[in-house]
Amino acid sequence: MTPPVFAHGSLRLYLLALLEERPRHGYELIQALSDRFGGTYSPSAGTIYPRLSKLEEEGLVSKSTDGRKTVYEITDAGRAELDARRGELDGIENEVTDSVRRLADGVRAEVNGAMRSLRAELASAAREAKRSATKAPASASGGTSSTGWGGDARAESSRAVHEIDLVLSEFRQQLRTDLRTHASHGRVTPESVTLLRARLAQVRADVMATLTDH
Amino acid sequence: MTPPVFAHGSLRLYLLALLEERPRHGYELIQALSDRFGGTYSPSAGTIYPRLSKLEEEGLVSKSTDGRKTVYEITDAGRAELDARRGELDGIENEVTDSVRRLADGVRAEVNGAMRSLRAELASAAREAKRSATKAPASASGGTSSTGWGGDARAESSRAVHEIDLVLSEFRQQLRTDLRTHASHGRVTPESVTLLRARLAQVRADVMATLTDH
DNA sequence: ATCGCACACGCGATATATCGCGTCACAGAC
DNA sequence: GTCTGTGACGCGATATATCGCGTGTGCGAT
Repeated sequence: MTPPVFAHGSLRLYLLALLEERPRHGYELIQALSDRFGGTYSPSAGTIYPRLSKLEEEGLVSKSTDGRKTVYEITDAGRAELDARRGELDGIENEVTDSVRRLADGVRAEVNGAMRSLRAELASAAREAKRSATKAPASASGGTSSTGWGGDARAESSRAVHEIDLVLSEFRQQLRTDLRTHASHGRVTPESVTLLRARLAQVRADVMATLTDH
Repeated sequence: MTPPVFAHGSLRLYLLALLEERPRHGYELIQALSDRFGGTYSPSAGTIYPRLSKLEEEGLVSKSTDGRKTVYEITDAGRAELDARRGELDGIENEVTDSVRRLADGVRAEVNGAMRSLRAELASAAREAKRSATKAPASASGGTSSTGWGGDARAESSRAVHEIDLVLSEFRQQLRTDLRTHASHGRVTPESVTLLRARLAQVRADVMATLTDH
C-alpha cells in the first residue's frame, strides 16, 4: 500500500553521503533522514540497521562502539564508491522529496478514512455502552523505480537516460528557484501553470518522437 | 503531560498476574496489555523492561533466554506476593480501565481538533482545484478584497507555485517511464538529451515571461 | 500536623538488532 | 523478444534494553 520512499539502491547511497559529512550512529541517521524530509517520513530501524550492516560487510563503512552507541564511519572504499556515483545523489534527493509529498497526500486521505471508521465506532460504542471491541491496524508496500545501469552495448543509451535525469533535475531546481524569487514580489498566476503544462506536454511528445524515429 | 495509566505499584502487580497465567516474554506482555485495554493504550518498552528487571532482582520472577526472546516465569515467591495482594487486582483493573477511557476521550478530542484543521486544509485544496481547473461559468467577479481573508493574491500565488511543482513532478515521472520503456528495445541518443535541454530552456524562458508581463 | 526530600515509579525518547512480506530489477531460460 | 525465478532491497513488525524527566509516596525532621 505505502510505496517505498527510497528506490532500490538509493538508501545505500544516501546513507553513505550522510556518513561522508561526519561519522554517525544508527539512530542519528534515522533522525537526520527524518529531519531532511519534513518529519513526514521517518525510516524505521528495520530499514537503517540492515543497510548499515551490509555497508560494513562491503567494507564501505567501519563500525566502532561508543558506550551503547555504534558509530559508523565512511572508509576510503566508501568515499570511492560515493565519488563514482556522486551524480545520482541530487536525483535521489528530488525523488525522495516527491515520494514524501505523495506520501503526505496519502496520509491526508487515510486520516479521512480513519476518521469515518472512528466515528462509526464511537457511535456503535455509544449504542452498546457496555461491551468493548478490538481493533487491528494494517500495512503493506508498493513501488517506484529509477536508475538503471550496467550494460555494455546499451551503455550509451543508459548514459543518455541518466543525463536526461540530470537535465530534468536541474530544470526543476531552476524553475523552483525562479518561482520563489518572483513569488515574493510580483505574483504567479494560474495562467503560468496552464502554459507550463501545455508546453511540457509538447516537449514530451517531441522527445518521444526522436526515440521512435529510427 | 498525559497522566500515568498505572498507579504506583500497579504495573508491578499486574505484570505478576499476567505471568501467573503463563510464562511470557517482554514484547508478549506489551501486546497482552495493549489487547486488554482496547489497543488505545500500549505500554512502551521503557515501561515494561525495567519493571521486569526489578521483579527478577526481587526474586519474584525468573528469566530464561529462548533464541532472541527473554522469557519470564513467575517464582514461588512471586506467587506468594500475588496471593497476599490478590484483592488489589480488581481495583487495579477498574482503575486502569478508567484511565484508558479518559485517555481515549483525550485522543478523541485531539483527533477532532486535527480533523478541523485538516478539513480547513482540504477545503483550501478544493478551492485551489476549482480555481485552476474549472473556468467557472459565472459567479466569480473581480473584487478580491474586503470580506474573506486578506492576502488572497499571495495565497493564489502560493497555490500556483505548488501546482507547478506537481506538474513538474508528473512530467518527470512520465518522461522517465517513457524512456524506460523505449530504452529496452530501441535506444536513447544524445540528440534526445540535447533537444530536451534546448526545449526546456525555452519553456523556462516563456514561463518566466508570463511572470514579468504584468 | 506539615514540610521536604530522597527514592521509586511510569513513561516517552533513545538505541540497537532481526524477521518476514511484498516488490523490483536483472539474468538466464525459452 | 518474452517469460520467469531469484536475489537484493525497503520497511513494518517484532524484540530488547537504557536514559532522563516529571511526579507521586512515604518517612524523617520540624
